[in-house]
Amino acid sequence: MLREEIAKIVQKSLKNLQEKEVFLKFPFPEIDIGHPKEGTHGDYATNVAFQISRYLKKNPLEIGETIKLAILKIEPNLFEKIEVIKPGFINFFLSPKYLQLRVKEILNEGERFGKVNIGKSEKVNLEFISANPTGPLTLGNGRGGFCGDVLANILEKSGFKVIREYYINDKGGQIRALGHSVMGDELAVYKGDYIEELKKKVKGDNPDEVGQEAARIILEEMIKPTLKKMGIEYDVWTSEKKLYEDKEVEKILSFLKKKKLTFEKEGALWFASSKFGDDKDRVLITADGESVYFLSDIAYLKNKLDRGFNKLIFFWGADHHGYIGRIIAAAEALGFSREKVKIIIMQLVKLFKEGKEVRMSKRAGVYVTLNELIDEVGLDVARFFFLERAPGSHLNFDLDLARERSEKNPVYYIQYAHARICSILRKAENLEFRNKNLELLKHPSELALMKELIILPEIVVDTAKDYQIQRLPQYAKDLAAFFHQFYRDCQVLTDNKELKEARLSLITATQIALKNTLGLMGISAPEKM
RNA sequence: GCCCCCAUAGCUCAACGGAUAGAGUAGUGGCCUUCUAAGCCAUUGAUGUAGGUUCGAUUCCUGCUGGGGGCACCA
Repeated sequence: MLREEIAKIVQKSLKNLQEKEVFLKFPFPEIDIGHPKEGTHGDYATNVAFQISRYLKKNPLEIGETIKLAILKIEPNLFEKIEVIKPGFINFFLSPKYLQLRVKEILNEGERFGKVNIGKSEKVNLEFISANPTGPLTLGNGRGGFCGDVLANILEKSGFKVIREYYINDKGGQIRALGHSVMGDELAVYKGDYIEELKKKVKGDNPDEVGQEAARIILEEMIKPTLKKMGIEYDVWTSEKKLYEDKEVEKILSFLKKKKLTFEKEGALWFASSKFGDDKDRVLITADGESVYFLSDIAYLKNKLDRGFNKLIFFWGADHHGYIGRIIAAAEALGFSREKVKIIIMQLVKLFKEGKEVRMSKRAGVYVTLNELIDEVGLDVARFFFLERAPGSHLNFDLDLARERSEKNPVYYIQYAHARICSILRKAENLEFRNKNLELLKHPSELALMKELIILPEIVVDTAKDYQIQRLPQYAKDLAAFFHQFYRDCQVLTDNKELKEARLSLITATQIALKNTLGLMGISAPEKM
């Protein structure tokens, strides 16, 4: 990747300068290569001169100039020029020749373009949604679902071996409550049309059994079809009930007891989670003899660890953040380092309808289901809408706006760029243009487009590292914008045969980048609009 | 009371501790006899408040204000 290459070049230049005793010895800082906001500040830039100025006791500007000369000795061709500016930034301007070379590479890579291998086939478990089978999936599940699915795509693109997993809480208090709701007795808590439907299908007088049968139907007939509609496929479904049936819960309990991590107090059995950084100890079995969720969660954790994952990632709603401490404590108690458990908290989704907030609650039977949403705005728009926001920011979903905007949504802006390219390529069907005359690509709009194309691998790496999925839709919009500007400035199908061939290569590379980016987001890349 | 998240343009959101804080949408004014106007160009408009850390803070730290979520032998 270019950014890392530049960092290495800078590092090497520093080493050379130290060896020649131009620079004193100092501890090497992490070389940070970024993209300046301002185009006149180059394509890449580094602040390394600031970082080392404290050791060298010299003006960063002066240091920058010295480094610049050292870099040019190592790498005279990659850059058109290198500038050292005002406070001490070193700005790199890529040479057209290099960019043209990269276009060729993109064409050769095709759908592999964007792939990197920082994962080195490490096994990662990504658990998301895992909504209780007590009702239809809601908008909040949509946020976690789409973000989880896309992060999985990104990790796969980064060379990780990813398992998408759904944990089914098909046992316990909420299932019994579902049973009561379907039976329609005074302990009913869930409401809604689907409960009325279930009343017709499931009969019985044991709330646990009724609840389990109802949960099975909800999972198979409501949740799974919605997931299919969402474009999400899971590799593994794990049932809580089965963890009990397979004695995994029993085993983990005796394991914890043997390790002396449990104790009895006031008739209940506790896990000493505070020994592993949790705020307080947690109950595993109540005084009534009932197992708590957390107990099977520990068994589930063990189940995952036994399957050889190096990293466990969870997508949870903000209402579960209080659960983080105990899960990490449990992982640690099982001998798994806490750094390998990553819990991503998605802030809650608020729904606005006709300017007013609609409080959503499965128990009150008030909500807009994901099904309805996707039917209304389409999968592409729904996905994009959820992916655009940072996980940490609250999401106000204005239903009227989403509906209204469906014709002017940013997702169309991106798809339109792709469709425009396809349209041009259809007209050039009989031409053999691949990788010809790329040296003719030097118009400012062509260069700008090429520079944007080549950063897709950087986007993938950054996102695989920090899980900030909104970077991807952002990139897609930027890339589309550079294409639309190119389209304005540069006629592809011109009378100049050589130039036409070069530009056809460029738009094919753009098509690849757009298609791969949309693919990562699970959004379609239409050939016509 | 304690803990977590958030506060940026009229609205919805971006911005590895960097340089002149970006988009979309809404407003205004332009551009289709030429590869798709679902597009392009111009223009109006913002970092809640008081400090601190440093060459540099929207970003990190502390207080305050205002929202959201969590603090069960619930899930």
